Amino acid sequence: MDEALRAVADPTRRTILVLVRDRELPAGDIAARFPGISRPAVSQHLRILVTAGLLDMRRDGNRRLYRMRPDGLAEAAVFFESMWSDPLRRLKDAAEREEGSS
Amino acid sequence: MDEALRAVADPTRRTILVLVRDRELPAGDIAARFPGISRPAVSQHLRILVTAGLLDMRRDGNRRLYRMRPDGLAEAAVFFESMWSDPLRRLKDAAEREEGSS
DNA sequence: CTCCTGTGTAAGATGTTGCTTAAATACTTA
DNA sequence: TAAGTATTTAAGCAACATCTTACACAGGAG
Repeated sequence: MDEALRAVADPTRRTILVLVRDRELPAGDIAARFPGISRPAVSQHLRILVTAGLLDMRRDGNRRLYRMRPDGLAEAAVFFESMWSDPLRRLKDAAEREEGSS
Repeated sequence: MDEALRAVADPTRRTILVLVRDRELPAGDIAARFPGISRPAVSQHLRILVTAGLLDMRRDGNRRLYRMRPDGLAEAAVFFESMWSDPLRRLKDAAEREEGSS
């Protein structure tokens, strides 16, 4: 989860995620969306996203196709879910505190 | 949103957020939970969290009391929400693409 | 095999982060 | 006012992140 949150903290990487959210794209097409930065830079972002479990990669001949991996993001989203202080959540946390202190 | 996500990417800061999720705590009490790092280091984390809009601070005599500000996290959570590719979401995005390309 | 296209890797410059220690500030108490 | 407590600010440093350019590798086409 730590890795996924760090990956998502970068705006370039968030844009990449949106790009491949519901379709596969080759690395070149992705890089073309970022005129400001070089191809290798985008390639590095892609590696970080794959390592963090946020992207799936598949080779297709010459090219490498990337697509979002929703499960990866879900793990990171768990943190946010856990922060809403609804009553149910408080009960669960209280129970965990009991366990921890015994 | 960018700032909030960057703030949350750090594990120490996430722990701080959990600590003050549903109660106020003085800076000293917070720092005491991190035996590994110095008080100034924790103070810096607190500043970052306040700047990112994730924490509220209030002075009480000598001390400074911190508490989570749920709205701040909600803004960051918007990104995660927007990534689940449900049909409604796709419709909305398609509409936005139409607008953008016209 | 050779050339071209698509892509990743290596090495290095530069900026940012997270920590430390030392000093400063703000408030409380005697 | 002087001393003590709670906390932040300042300065400096080591580690890390992000970018660049140059190079290497893999696969398809001639």
